[in-house]
Amino acid sequence: MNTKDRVTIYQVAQAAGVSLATVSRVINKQGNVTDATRIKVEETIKRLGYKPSGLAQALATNKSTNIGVVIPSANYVYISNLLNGISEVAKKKGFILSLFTTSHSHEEALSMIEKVITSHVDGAIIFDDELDSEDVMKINSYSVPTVVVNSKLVGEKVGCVLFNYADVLSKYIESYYEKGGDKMMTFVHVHDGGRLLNRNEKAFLETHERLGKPFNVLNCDDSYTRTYNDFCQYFKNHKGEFLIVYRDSIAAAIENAATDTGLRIPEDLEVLSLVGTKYANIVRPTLTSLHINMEEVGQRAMYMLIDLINNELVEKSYKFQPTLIERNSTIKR
Amino acid sequence: MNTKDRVTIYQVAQAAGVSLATVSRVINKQGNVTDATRIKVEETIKRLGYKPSGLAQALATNKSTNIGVVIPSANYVYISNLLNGISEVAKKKGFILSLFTTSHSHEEALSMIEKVITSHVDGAIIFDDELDSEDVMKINSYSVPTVVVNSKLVGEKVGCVLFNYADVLSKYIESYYEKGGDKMMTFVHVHDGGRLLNRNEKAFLETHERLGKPFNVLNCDDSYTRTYNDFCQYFKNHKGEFLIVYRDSIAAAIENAATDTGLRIPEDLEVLSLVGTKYANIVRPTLTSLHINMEEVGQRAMYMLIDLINNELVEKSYKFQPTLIERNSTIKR
DNA sequence: TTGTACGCGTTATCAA
DNA sequence: TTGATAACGCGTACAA
Repeated sequence: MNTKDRVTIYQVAQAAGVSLATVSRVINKQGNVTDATRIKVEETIKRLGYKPSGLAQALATNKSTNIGVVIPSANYVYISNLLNGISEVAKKKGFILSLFTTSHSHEEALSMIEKVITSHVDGAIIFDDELDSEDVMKINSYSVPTVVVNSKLVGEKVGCVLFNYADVLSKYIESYYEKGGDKMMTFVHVHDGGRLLNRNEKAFLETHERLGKPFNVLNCDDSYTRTYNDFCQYFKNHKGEFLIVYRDSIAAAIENAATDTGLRIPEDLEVLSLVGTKYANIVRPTLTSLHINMEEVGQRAMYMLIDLINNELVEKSYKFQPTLIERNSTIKR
Repeated sequence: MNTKDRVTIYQVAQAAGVSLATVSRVINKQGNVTDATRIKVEETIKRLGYKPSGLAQALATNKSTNIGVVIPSANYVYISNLLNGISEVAKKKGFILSLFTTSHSHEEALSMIEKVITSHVDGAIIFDDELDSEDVMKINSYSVPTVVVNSKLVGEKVGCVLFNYADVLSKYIESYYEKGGDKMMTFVHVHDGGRLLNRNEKAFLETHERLGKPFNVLNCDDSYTRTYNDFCQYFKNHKGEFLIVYRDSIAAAIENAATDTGLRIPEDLEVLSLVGTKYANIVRPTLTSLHINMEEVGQRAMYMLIDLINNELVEKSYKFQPTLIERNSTIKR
């Protein structure tokens, strides 16, 4: 329908009085072209406003310069940070990102995998808790190089970037008790929080069982307002706890609920946010949190993917270490 | 290099003992195929794990089912909200998003436009302050249907989504003085804040000049920490102002600086955030802000683009009205 | 209902 | 240094 306008390489060739092969050479700067004809061709390209079709190029070269990115659509800051990191080095290296967003549904995530395959991308970065190893290997069986974020998985064309939250959390808990921490630790569980949360919860449970310390687990909603309201009720008859919370905005909801109920932080209540972002520093009291620079993670994943595409990736697994940033929501011990 | 693995339509045809045209018909569910052969073909497709190449399909049909999205790479919440809105309806309607992120550079933005053109997308959504009408029309001269966000521009294949911040701000300022607001209003200017900020600033200035009221303009950095530090200094000898600030996190920096310097909000200082997000409700005191649901904006833009692609868009311009949400950073009058 | 043959816009391999 | 010409993987009139 709207093909009429597109200038093709053939039309350029005709207008310049050369063959399309020559035009192709000029476009790809392959040399083997007289300066005279090169200039002539370049001039007509500019005159006709010719732009090569990436589609046709991709089909002919079997390289699309496209990278598929599979991420949850949730509006979390750390996800858009990750995306920006990926995007930054993709741009620098001449790749374009194709976005495949998923919601909380295994089925949908699978259909996204299918789309990634048909999309003919040169590689893929996957960060989605709905997908397990088997699903990822499926995309890999179509020989599209893949880097998985937050899932231990390596293979011929697969690399992964991991987070070491669980270890860091365990050590933190140990040192908390060693240094005389006396509040009851409570893990705030978010429904459908994903693998990262689950691993943290597991570490929390195991550490406490190992140390023989009492603990508690609470459930909360993945919504600021509901969590705020729930905890306003909760704090009417709870005090002296140490809450471990998944994300900043949930931690902030809890902090606000506590403050508005008259609790003092950190004296009456301590809060630790597991996945800290810049908002940990903005909310009041500022949040003690574990922190990983997700932009860096994105960059690393993209660099690894490029290496994987070029068959140059040696370390197929990279582990990011969160740093504990102590702020005002916990007591310095 | 890695073409060896890809199963093509031809191999399916051969394995199923039919022509590739028949396979094509089955894929595209065009009918005109016996149930028997259809089943046979579908079975071999599954057996061989065949996935059609989107590239080849796009080239043959001149439809890529790809939408180019040009947005700044800045990690602002409202941008990722916009992207999610776009993504949501894109997914629903069977389009894939190609991401073209820009930084603060006209040159780079232009090169992204070029990439969008060569990318052979079916349409584009552009939200980037670096690009002016001329630049956008360039993409349009390649007959790529385009929806521009935050820039008044319509044409044969161009629609736009606009924000009415300036009007709402003017009215707010007027009513502020009418109702006896007596603090000096100060506009906090962010360097390189973009068109939306500039339009707000212009409205601020014009309204004050029209009303003959004194006012002030401050400059600040687009960084939480620096803004926080700067205003900690500033508040040592400034009091009783009404600050109008572009984004939540800058407003939060100012609020925190004020609070930490001993100012009371809203008694000693009032703050209005122009582009409010969910964080307006999380920071303390909660921020009075103008609010537009950017996810809705993204959805609308995408719907408009689809209509544009199908030559069915009647209203080529749509204006979003921000709502004023009064919270605790201003005095209710 | 099925198959043949051509076109989509490139790149790449040969000859010339 | 150039120019035919065959791929690339698929859709689609047209013919059978």
